[in-house]
Amino acid sequence: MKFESQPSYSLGQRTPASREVAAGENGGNVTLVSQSALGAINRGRVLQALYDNGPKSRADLARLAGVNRTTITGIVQPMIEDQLLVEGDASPSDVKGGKPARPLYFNPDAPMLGAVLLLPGTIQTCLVALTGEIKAVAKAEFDTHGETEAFIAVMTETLTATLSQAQQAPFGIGVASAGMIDSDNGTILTVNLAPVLTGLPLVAILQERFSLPVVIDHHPRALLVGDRWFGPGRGQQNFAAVYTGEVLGGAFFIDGKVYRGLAGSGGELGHSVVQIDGALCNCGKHGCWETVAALPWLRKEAARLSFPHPKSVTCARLVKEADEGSKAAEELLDRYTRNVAFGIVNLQQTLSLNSYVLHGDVAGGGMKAAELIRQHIEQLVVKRPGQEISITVNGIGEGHTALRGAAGLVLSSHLKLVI
Amino acid sequence: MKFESQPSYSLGQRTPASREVAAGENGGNVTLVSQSALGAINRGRVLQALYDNGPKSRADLARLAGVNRTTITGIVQPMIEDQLLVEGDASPSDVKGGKPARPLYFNPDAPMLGAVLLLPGTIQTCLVALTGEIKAVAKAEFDTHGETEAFIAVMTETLTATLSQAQQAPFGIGVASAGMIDSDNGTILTVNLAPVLTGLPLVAILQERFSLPVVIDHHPRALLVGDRWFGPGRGQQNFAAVYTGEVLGGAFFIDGKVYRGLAGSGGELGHSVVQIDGALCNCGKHGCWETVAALPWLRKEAARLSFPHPKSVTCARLVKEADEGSKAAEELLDRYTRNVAFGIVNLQQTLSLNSYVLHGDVAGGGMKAAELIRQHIEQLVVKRPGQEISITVNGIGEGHTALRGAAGLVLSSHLKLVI
DNA sequence: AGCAGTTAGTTTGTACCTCGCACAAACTTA
DNA sequence: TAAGTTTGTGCGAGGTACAAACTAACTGCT
Repeated sequence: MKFESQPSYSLGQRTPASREVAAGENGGNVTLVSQSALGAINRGRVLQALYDNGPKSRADLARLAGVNRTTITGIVQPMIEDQLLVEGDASPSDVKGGKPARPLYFNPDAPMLGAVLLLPGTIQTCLVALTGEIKAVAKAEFDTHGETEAFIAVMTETLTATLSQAQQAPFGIGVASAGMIDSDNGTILTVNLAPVLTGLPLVAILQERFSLPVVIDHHPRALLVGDRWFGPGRGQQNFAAVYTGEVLGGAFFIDGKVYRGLAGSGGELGHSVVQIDGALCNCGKHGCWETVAALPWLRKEAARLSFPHPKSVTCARLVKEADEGSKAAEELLDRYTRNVAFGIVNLQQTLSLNSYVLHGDVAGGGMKAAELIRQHIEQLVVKRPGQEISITVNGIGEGHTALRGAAGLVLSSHLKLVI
Repeated sequence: MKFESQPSYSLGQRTPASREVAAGENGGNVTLVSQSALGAINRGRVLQALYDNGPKSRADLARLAGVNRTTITGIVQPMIEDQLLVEGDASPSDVKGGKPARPLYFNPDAPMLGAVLLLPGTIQTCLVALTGEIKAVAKAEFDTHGETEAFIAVMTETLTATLSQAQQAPFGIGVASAGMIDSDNGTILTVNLAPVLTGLPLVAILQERFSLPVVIDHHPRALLVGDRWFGPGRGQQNFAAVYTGEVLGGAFFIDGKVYRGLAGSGGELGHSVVQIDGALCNCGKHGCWETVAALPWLRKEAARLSFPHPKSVTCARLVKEADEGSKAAEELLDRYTRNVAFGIVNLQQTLSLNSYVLHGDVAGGGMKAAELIRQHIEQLVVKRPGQEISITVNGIGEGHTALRGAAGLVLSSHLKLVI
């Protein structure tokens, strides 16, 4: 029998710029699941279930995962021997009768996670325990326009100071960085305001110096992962993290996985268009969400409305002044939160994640700002039956959230959540 | 050792409407991969690789999937015995020397796929071969406001007429339907203009009558799946299908999987906001993308600009008139495609899928419309290095694309692509 | 013609994983 | 004290992927 080359019902035509995938190049990313990978995957999933749900007995885990009890035993036993997990005291069973369950959880003395937050001009490092506790924080500054070698020296020194305080080698090092990051290759593409970092293969460098697994991702995605492991996103399978401030950004957790997009892009929400031919944006386009929902807009409006010290207006300040009875603050807050809502509305219409965690300036406004945003979204979104939209803030602790996120990056890659 | 209930670094607070997942309910969807499931998964992936890449030898498949040749043999041998696959003639090896490869591909006499396209008032059914060929098309009409029983009778009759022409039992039946669909539960939620379908558990009904696997999904998602299996999306891991017409819709293929969102929602792009406080939309909100990029807008503009027969203006007609030298048509076409571009720009900023397949009215404009849209997008999107955006049209054959999509739904579920 | 070299596909044995069954341990209830 | 219930653990069965070794088939050089 002879086959024709490739039966083609691709009736459409492609524009010239289209990628040539028809030749079957892209088919290369078909991957089968190997036997050994399966073990690693299931081990990771058990750990994640344990992490998401808190201390649980083997039997509970088996029920949760829908597998045999013996399977769980086989998975957790080596981990107990490795001192990663510990068996708790028999808890009085909630059901009547039966042998009491022995809950399992992470060993408080288990290795910690190294975390680095890299912003233009400053490095922050710390250790994060699996409980989310932050220890051994160190800070340093670097010359944003200096020599690469100098930066690496500062980074190494700071990180060494932090890591040396760990009882035992940490699981790995997670780096959250501002700017454009190629997380697949572990390099920093560009960071505005810090040209010294351009093109830096930071993962390779740190991996070599510390002989530990190193992962890097950009700031919003670190916030997302931090939420997933240590914050309001814990245990959730679908949610988004939204950052507002001088710029706007976002990151998505979709179907139990961090969405990274092609080459680590995606989530550049700030430059989605909410006002065709609207105000000019820093990016050179018009009507980006960033032109109406970031701090510059808020401060310009505050100036126009003759607020005192408009340059220092924040969401937190507006909430405070509104609570103190300022009508003007209340109105501006309402407009601000409405503008923020539009971006989330578009996200909701597109992906229907239903759950959003706010960071940055708007998170400073706390529950009140979140509730205002939620109400605006409710009014702006086309509602589906049974759909509830949840808005959460995670703004307390500021940099700590990002540091936990960096640590979470290590967890995510360590547990091989991706299949 | 005693564990605290659940260490909580969820510093944030939740708005009242938030779902209570913190209790660990949601953790229930942790699933381990069982050994037997692994076999099914890998079998599905091999078939998909074969499908996406055309006839391939065992050795090629092994290389493509990065597994041992023996593994491939073990997987395909039973399929050859089942007559699903056939071995082709030894093709002269492209490299010098060595035993010539025996390409494998789907048996032309393999079972076909049943497909149903359900629109208000009309049912269309057909058989789709694995090559994409369409056979045994049948059509029928039904009373949109009539009795449920009457509709079921028409549906059964039409489908029976089609299925009876198959040589052997098809793999399953796929249904593409207008309206809101709960694909998880296989029921039609609501269809505008066809109240008779409201709440109909169509999957259960058809499954019982025909004793075959039945899947249902809504129209845009069927187009997406049709593109993935039989159209320009073949072999791609990330792309979106965008439908324009009286309404706008979209569906996404993300990381090799159809994105379904929670309860099958997601992709309701038509009501994302591109013009804050813009024109009133049918949905009751303002400034939806639908208000500037759907046919009603186009026709209103055509009327305003005194086009002849403005009610029958389509993208195809504009392209034709522009080609014939009409400046007015060219200008309106430019504005129309620019408006369409905005929605895709927002999608691109959000998910960075980089590849879009157009359906519906705008697809009628062919390459020219696609190229215009691509150019507008290029101008409106914040470009990342190395990023190329591809716009493809798949408008020829109209209903046939949707029917192939319905068939593709069966393939997708049959091959257990979801893990 | 003959032999080395190369590639495709198969056979055989091994390692790994999950599952079901049986059983001991530990606790409640009557 | 006896029966019932639940937890956690050995052990063998079944299924899957992999590595090594083998046969088959073709090319090219001598």
